[in-house]
Amino acid sequence: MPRTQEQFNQMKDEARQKIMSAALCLFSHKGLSATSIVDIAKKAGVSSGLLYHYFRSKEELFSELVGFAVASSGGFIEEIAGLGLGSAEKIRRISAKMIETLKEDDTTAQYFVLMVKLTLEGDLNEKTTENAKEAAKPVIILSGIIAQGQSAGEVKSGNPYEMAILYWAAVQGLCSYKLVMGENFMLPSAELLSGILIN
Amino acid sequence: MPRTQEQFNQMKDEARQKIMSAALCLFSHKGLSATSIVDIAKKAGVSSGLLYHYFRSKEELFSELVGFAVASSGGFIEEIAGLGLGSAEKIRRISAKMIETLKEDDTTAQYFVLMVKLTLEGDLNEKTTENAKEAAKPVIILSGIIAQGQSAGEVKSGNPYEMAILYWAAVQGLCSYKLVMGENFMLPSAELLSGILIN
Amino acid sequence: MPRTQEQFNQMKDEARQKIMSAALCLFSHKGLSATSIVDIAKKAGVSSGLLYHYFRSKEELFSELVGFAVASSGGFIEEIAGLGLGSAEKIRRISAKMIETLKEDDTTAQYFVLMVKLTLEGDLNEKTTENAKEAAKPVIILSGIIAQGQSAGEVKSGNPYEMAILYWAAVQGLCSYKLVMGENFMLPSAELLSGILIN
Amino acid sequence: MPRTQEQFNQMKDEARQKIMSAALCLFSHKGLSATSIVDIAKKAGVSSGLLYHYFRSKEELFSELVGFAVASSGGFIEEIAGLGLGSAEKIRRISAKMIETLKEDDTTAQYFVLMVKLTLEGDLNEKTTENAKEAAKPVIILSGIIAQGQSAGEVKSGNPYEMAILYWAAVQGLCSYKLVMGENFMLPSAELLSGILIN
DNA sequence: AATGAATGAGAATTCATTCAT
DNA sequence: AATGAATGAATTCTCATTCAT
Repeated sequence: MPRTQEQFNQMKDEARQKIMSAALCLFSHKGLSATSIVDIAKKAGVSSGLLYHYFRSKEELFSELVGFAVASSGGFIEEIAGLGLGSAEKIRRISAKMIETLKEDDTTAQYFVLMVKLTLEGDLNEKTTENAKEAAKPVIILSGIIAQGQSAGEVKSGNPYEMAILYWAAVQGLCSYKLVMGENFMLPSAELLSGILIN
Repeated sequence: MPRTQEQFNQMKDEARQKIMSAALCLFSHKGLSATSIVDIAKKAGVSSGLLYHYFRSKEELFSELVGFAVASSGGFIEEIAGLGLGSAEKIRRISAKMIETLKEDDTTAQYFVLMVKLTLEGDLNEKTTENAKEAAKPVIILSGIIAQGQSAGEVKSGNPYEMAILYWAAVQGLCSYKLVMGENFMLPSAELLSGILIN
Repeated sequence: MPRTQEQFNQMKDEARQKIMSAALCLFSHKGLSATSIVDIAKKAGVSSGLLYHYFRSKEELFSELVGFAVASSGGFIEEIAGLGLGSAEKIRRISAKMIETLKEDDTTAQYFVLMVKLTLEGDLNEKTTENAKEAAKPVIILSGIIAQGQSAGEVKSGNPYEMAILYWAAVQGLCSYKLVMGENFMLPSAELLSGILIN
Repeated sequence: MPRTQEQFNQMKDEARQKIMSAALCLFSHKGLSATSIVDIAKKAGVSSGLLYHYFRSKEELFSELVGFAVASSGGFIEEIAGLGLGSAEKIRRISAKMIETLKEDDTTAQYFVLMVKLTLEGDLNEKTTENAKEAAKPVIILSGIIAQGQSAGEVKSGNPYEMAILYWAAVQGLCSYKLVMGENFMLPSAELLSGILIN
C-alpha cells in the first residue's frame, strides 16, 4: 500500500496519472462495464481519445489497475510476514497497517474492492488469471501465520484457512462499506480487527 | 376464460420465478450493467422478449430483486432482535442463522452482494433510495444489541456502531468471497463469527 | 359516405366491427406504424389475438379500411356527378353533402385522412396501388364538372385540374383539421366551400 | 486546439444540416414512427450513431424540426399582417407568398405537413404543447385580417374564424397533396387561393 | 499530445404474430 | 371464438474505438 503513492508519483506523465486515478475511483464504485470511457475521461479532465494513447483498451486500463491493486496489497502482507516476529504481533501489525491506510484516503479501499470485481467481471485472459492467483495469496500467507500462532497459543483455535478467509472477508467488507456508506462509515479500531483472530 | 385464473397465475409465476432466479445469480456475480438481458433470458430458458412481459426494464428487475434482498435479510435480524434473549445469545443466534443459510445455497450470499451493488450501480430513483435506507437497518439494530450486551458485560468493549459495521462487513465479505472463490471457499464456524463481538 | 354506416351494419360480426372502428380512429390519427395491435385491441375491448381471427395482418386491416374509405368517398361523388344537374348545382350538392357528413361524426374525416396516409405509409403492393388510383378519381371527376361549368359560365375561370386539386385539398385539409383541432375546430358553411369554385 | 473553432462549427453544422434535411423529408412523408433512424442516417449519408451526437433521440430530432416549421411558417404571416396594408392586399400577399414558396421546393410543404403530424404523433411533452399552441396562431391572425376586411367590404361575408380555418385547411391540403401526388400535382394560382376569401 | 467527430457492433426494448389452452 | 403468454425480428440507442486534424 505505501508503495502505491510512490508508484503513482513515479509516473512522469501527469495525464496518465489523472486517468488512472479517475478510473480507479469509477471502476471500484461502478465496476468495469458500468463505467464508460467518457466518464473516465470527463473525471480525469481529458478527452476520450487521449485515453487510447496510454491504454490499448478499457480492459487493459482495468487490468493495469488490478495489477497495481494486487501487487500493493499482497506486497505489504508478504513484507510483514517475512519479519522475525511472533504471529500475534504480525497479525497486530497487519491490522494496524490496514486500518491506518484505510484512514488515509480511499485508494486502498478502492484497490481491495477492485480485486473482487476482477474475478467477477474481468475477461478470463492470462493476465486476469494470473492476477486472480496473486489475489488469493494473502489468504494463504495469513493461514500460515495463524497456524503458527495457534501452536504458540497466541491465536484463537479453529481451522486456520477458515479463519484467514473470515479475516480477509472482514477487511474486504470494510473496504466495500467505506465506499458505499460515505459519511456514515466509521472505521473500527485495529484491536477490534485483530480480535477476529486473537483473544 | 378458457383457462382458469389459477393456471394463469401458476404459469405467470413459473416464468417470472425462473427469470428472477437467473437474474439474481447473474446480477450478484456480474452486476447490473455487465449482465445482459440475453444472458438472463438464456439462463432462464425463455426468450428475451418475455422478460418485458414481467418487468418494465432491466433496472426494474434489478430493483425488484434488491427489494426482496433487503426485505429478507432485514427481516430475520429484526425477528431475532425482537426475541426476549440476552445480547450474547442474540448475537450467537444471528451468527448461527447466517452461517446456516450461507451453507444451504447461494441465494443469501447473492442477496447480500446485491445489496451493495444497489448503492453502487443503481439509479438514484425513489425506490433505490428507500431500499438503501432499509439496507442500513441491520447495522443500527446490531448496534443496539451490542450496547446492551456491553452493559451486561457479555460483549467486547468498543464503539458499538464501529463494531456493528465490522461484523456486517465480515458477513458481507464472506458472501462476496463465497461467490468469488467457488470451490476454494470455506465457511467459518458460527463461533468464529460471533467471536468478532463476543469473547 | 352514407354507405359506410350500412356497410358497417351489414357486418354481422360485432367484434369485427369494433376492431375496425377502433382501428379507423387510431390509424387516422397516428398512422399505420405508430398504431400498435395492442392499442387497437385495447380500444376495441378485445384481446390482441382475436384480431388475427379477422385479419391476416395489421397491413391487411389497414388496407381494408382504406378500401372502405376510397369506395365510400369516391362513390358519393360519382353518384352526384351522374345526376342530370347543372355543374354549379352539382358542386353545391357535393359541398353540402360533404359538410353535412363531416358534421355528423368523425368517420368521414377519418376516411379522408386515411386515404392520404395510404400513399405515404402503405406498402406498395397491388391492393395499395389499386386503391391509390381509385383515390385519385374524385379529382378527375370534379375536373370534368368544373370544365363543363366554365363553358356554361357557372364556374370561376382557371385551369380545371388545378381548381379541382385546390377544392379537394381544402376538403382534405378540413378533415385533417377536424381531427387535430378537436374542440377548437369549426366547420365552414357549404356555401363557403362551394365558393372556392363558384362565385 | 488543433482545429479552429469555426472549422468545428462548420463541420458540426454540415452533418447536422444533412441529418435535419433528410429527417424533414422522411418525417413529412412517412411520419415519426414509420421513419427509422437508419433511414434517416442512410439518406443523410452518415452513420446511425452520429445522429445521437446531435440529437438526444428520434423524438428530439422530430421536435426540433417541428419547432423550425412552426417558427418559419408563423413568421411570414405575422410579418405580412404587420404591414400597413388593406386586408384584401394582405390576403393576396399571403397567398402569393405561399404559392411562390411551394413552387420553389418541397421544404415548405414538408414543414406544413410536419406541423399536423406533431399533434397527431408527437409525445405530449412541454415542447410539443408549446409548439401546438404556436401552430394555431396563423388561424387567429388571419381571422383578424378577415374581420377587418369584412368591415371594409373587401372580403367575403361569413364567420371569420370558419373562413380562416377553411383557408388554412386548403393550404395544408395543398402541401399534403404536393407530397402525395408527386408529378401529378399542379399548384393552383395565387388568385384562386385568395378567391376562397375574396371575390 | 490532444481533440472530439465519426463509426459500427452490440445491448435494450418494442411489437407483430403465433399458439396452447 | 377468445385469450394472453411466448417468440424473435426489427428498431432504438449506447459506447468502445478509430482517425483526421
